Amino acid sequence: MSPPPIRRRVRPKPPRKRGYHHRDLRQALLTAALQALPEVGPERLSLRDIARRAGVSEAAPYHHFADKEALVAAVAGECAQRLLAALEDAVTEAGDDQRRRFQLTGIAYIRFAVAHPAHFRAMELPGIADQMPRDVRRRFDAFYAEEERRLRAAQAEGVFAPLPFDRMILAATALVHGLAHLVINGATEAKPTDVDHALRLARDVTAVFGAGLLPRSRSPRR
Amino acid sequence: MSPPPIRRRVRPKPPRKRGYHHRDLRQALLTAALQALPEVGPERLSLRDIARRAGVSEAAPYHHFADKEALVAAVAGECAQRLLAALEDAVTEAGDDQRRRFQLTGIAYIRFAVAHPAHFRAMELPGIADQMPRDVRRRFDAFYAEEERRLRAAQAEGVFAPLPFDRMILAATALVHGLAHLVINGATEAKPTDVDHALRLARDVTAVFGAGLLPRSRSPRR
DNA sequence: GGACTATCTTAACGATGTTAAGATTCGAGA
DNA sequence: TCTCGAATCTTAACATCGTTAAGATAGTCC
Repeated sequence: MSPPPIRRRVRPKPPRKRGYHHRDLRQALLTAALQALPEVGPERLSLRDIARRAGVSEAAPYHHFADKEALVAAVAGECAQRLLAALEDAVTEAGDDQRRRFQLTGIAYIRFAVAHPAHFRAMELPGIADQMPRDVRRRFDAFYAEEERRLRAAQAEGVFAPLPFDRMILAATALVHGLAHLVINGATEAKPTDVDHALRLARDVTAVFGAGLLPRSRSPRR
Repeated sequence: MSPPPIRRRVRPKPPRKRGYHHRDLRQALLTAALQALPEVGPERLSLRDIARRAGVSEAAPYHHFADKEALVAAVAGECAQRLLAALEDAVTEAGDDQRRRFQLTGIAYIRFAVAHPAHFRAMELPGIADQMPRDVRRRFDAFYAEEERRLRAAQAEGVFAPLPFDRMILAATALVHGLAHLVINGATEAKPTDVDHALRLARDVTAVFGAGLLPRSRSPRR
């Protein structure tokens, strides 16, 4: 695949800084990994490379993480926190118009994926989602629970059509998740890095979907 | 990650069959890879393992593929052909009711992903989509072109609401692609391997979406 | 200050992708 | 049919990776 590109017989071996003890290697490894993540991509993350970036020997990480997967899971946890923060920003900015709030959440999800594709895909590495930190999972669940509560109430008030709730949510989640993937993988007309174009697509697509959620007895818009 | 699980100092080294020349190693490697694919997962595919399965030395594949990525791309091409065949079966079975045809295509996509998750994910390996065989791409494009033609015609006849066509297609693609991912990754209530449950979800979700595509002036169903 | 323990390094193992060099076989031209 | 170049395959090696064992270093607690 890529291990020996061209260069051979080279050993940079950067000099060890700071004394024998690092005092906070765990955090240093995480930040090094988060720095490496967008450079090499989530599937090409290397334990040894991360250790080198942190200026430490290749076996040092094992005193802070059980194995590479545990480190990557911690990285993915940080990514999830950032995604969650983006979603929380979106809903607070959106306010109480539940239709607008619903759409802006989806757009924020797509925006995060396009702006930080490596961080986004890191959360989907095989066998990683289950190992994410508990508190991140809890905060995520709490966020979803709150939004779900608001959506149910809005539907009860006639803001959304009386479709089966779970299916509606699943459809919206799938729509947004799928568009994020399509854009990132270059399967759309938009360049994978063109955030503005991606946001335009996100707005249009969520609008198409949202139109189907309007109650039948009302006018199509507003 | 996983390279040295427990077993150490073992070298099975299965005996070489057939003479020095294999006469059709390229195909043998492809079938070996396609057999290994569901067993180990697309990201854990190993060139050496594939060579071993084909009963050949570890360097032999390089006489038929430029590198591992080229082999994997060929495998992904075969996966794409199978997916295309599933979609073609779906549309021929669906007949000319364009609404039904549209939904059944999406369901077939999800069914393929859930029934063959490894094959499905193989097509999304980083940097693989661009290297797929030309003829597979052409056949895929032809399929999409034909379906798009029919959909446009149906929309002109009032079968679908007068939404912006490209956005509607993109939304549908994203919806189906996203649901496939959610189910495969275990992000839904369904077990990732429960094909029947997944199909139920697919039917419901595409129905929710399809309801939004109905023209406003008609009755909600039919 | 001395022992204990956490932390870090060095060195090694097996695995992987890849390449160079040599062995074997095929096939076309004499 | 013989021969010889090219295609095909093997062996051996290299660099890199994840991981572990054993030893060095440095904080901490009595």
